[in-house]
Amino acid sequence: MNMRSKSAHSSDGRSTEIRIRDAAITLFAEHGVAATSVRAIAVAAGVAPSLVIHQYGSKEALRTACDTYVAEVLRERKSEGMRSGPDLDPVPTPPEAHGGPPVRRYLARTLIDGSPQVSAMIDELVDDAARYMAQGVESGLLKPSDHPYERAAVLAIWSLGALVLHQHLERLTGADLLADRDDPSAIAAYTEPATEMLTRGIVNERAAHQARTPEEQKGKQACSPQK
Amino acid sequence: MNMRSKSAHSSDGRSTEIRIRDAAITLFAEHGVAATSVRAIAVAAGVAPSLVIHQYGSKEALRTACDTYVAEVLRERKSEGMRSGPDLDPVPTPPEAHGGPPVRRYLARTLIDGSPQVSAMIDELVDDAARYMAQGVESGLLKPSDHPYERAAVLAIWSLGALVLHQHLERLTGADLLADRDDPSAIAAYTEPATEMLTRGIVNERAAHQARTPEEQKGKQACSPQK
DNA sequence: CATAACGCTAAACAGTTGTTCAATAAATGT
DNA sequence: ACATTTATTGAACAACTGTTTAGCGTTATG
Repeated sequence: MNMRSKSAHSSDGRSTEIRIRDAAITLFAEHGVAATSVRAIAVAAGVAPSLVIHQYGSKEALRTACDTYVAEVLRERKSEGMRSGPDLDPVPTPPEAHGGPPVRRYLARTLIDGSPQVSAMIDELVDDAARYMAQGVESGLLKPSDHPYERAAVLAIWSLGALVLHQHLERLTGADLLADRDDPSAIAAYTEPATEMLTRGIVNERAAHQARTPEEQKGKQACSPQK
Repeated sequence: MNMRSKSAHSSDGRSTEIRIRDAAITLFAEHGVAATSVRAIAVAAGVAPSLVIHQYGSKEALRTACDTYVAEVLRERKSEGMRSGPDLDPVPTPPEAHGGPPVRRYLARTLIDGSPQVSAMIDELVDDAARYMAQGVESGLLKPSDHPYERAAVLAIWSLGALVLHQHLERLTGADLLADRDDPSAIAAYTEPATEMLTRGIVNERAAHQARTPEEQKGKQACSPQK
């Protein structure tokens, strides 16, 4: 009669179907999709293995449901954060602090498996970033670029890549991008050199003409500094 | 009697043991470690599944051997490339062009699984990069940093992250970092905005004080532009 | 030539995988 | 109250997993 006429609920408020999906996201995020068995998901959700398949059709379908949900959550967070002005970091603010499944960790794990849902979400992320950066250029905050879209794409890839390699970044610098970010100084070891490079740059312009920039060493044609 | 008294060889010059390892690297790189079965490796190497285990002890040991080999190859390429002067790109030049197994692709796949061998290699990569960048600062080519080591680490993570996310980068920009790089213009869509950002920066210094930089929006304390 | 060692395989092992099926328990609609 | 769907389970399936064991054929050595 009410909105949740179907779906049994245990002591937890979430329905069984959602509990299974959240358990799957958690395990997929931790060990990867291939290394996670349906049975392990069932145990984590407190449910029979057969129910996992019965609810979602197959393990692959469950994975797709996880992808769709994660993309959806991050989209929401993104549009929430947009009110407080444009943000150069394309990955939305920490979601799991609110009690939900580890969405960021899931993204970090499954970015290389390349699902259509996650890929589409990344495309949107980059489009948004490109739009905001165009605004920034117009308002004089950002410098113009010879390749505005590609610049936004590379910047987004760098941010996402740092998220994917969070384990190495933490070992190297101590900054854990997947930690609950109530304390911003916890990732200062990442953000400080990052902002430093993106504002001041790393190459001295004056000396840039006598020595080639990194990738150009490998034989690229000249790259004019300004259009 | 001669150096290779043991080890049978097929029409291919490589010994069976090496053929197995190369097949494993190729399949691990393509589908990931967990999703690759010992039998699939055996078929690819033209060998019985039992031999794969017999030679390496276990699948995990084989994986370790792959990690060790890949780290070794990349170390060699790195020291080769060092003769032509320091390079800001920490990932050594294309190896599989020489006919060997897809080392770069393997690295891109297994960077998130975190083996001790690969992690150690990354640490060395960053140490090298930090050293070279310190040289660059001394020679006036590079700007000094408030956090020289962290800057090298973040730069390396960005490069490696772009490699890991090569599939998305290619979809977004058309630049395929895993393609055989005989033609440098194939990755120009990545290198051009990248060098642009790292030389000119993206934020206008003049306006940088009235509006916060990306990560600082989330509540970090002030970050002095120069020490 | 006999004997040992080696590279390699076929067959089988026990365990796990995703999935199916029939049956039970619970909730819903009438 | 009954009938009907729905939620959930336990057991079983066939296929696949990494690994083991015994033995083959070849090669080298005594």
